Amino acid sequence: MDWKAILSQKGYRLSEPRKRIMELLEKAEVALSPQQIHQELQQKAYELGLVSVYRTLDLLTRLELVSVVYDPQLNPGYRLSTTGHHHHIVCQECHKALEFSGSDDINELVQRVEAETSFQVRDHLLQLFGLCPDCQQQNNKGKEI
Amino acid sequence: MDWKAILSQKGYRLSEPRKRIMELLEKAEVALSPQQIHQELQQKAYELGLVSVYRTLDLLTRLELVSVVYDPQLNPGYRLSTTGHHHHIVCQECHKALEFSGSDDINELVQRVEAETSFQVRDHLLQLFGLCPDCQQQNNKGKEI
DNA sequence: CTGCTAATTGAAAAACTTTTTCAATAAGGA
DNA sequence: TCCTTATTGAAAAAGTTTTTCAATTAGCAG
Repeated sequence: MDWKAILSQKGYRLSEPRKRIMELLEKAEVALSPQQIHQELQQKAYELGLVSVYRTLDLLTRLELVSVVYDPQLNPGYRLSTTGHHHHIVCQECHKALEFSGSDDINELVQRVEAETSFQVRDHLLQLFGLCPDCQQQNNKGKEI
Repeated sequence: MDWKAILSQKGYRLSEPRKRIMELLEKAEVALSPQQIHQELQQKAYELGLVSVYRTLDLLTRLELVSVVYDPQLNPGYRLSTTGHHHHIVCQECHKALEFSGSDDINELVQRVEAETSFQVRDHLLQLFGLCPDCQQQNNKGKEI
């Protein structure tokens, strides 16, 4: 089910602002801040109040159509999400953000921490940071010169 | 080496605001926001400008004496840190935050994601959320009645 | 112990971000 | 095509963080 169907099914309208923002997020490889979204739409000659950007992102996040991704300085941004539960790996240079699957992999960690701390774990926040293939190459070029 | 020695050694002064904030953080079991720190010091009859709270937290964070911990709503707060690299598990009810060791445990995950995505992983953001022992008990009491 | 100097703080303002409010607009069913 | 109500726009409020610069103070020198 695509996002338009999800919105409709839940009784939300397919308004122009929502279409524009989803369209933008679908093309973006990096997480975008509300301001960036506002500006990029402006550049495409679509004037949308910043307030509406906030409201729309809030809705899309609640519907889990987009997810919050932190940049290397830990500023939050918004990225289209495909799967339900997901984590991201973010490039420290170009901020490109990719989803990766597998919360399975931290099960072992979760169990150890539960045993150690007596906490009952119910959720987690996980992001990886590093260099994307393109930026690894850029860095090597610099060194060779 | 304790925090006073670290500050001195790096040429920073042991000012009253720094002492007060560290003292507060040393007693706190939850991560505190700048506003909370400001208010709690006020209640102890120590008037400290909010600006100074920000500045001090910034310094302490750079020195890795405190670390940023997100509450369940992902609002950032500050918590005293003991080890160098560390993660936290946070109670979704009372916000109690505990450090846990072991970035080793995500090595396997990191390697898999590196293989999958061709990113080179250099850092990560990891927090667990759940219920602390006390709040687990509180919840059970509720159910029994 | 006293004075000096640079680091640090305070206060005000600026810059930014996010939320609230309410009237105007527009999506989508009748 | 009309109506109803969700949605948006605009302004303002609320809240957070940063900047600036003069006043203060920690810690060293004497």
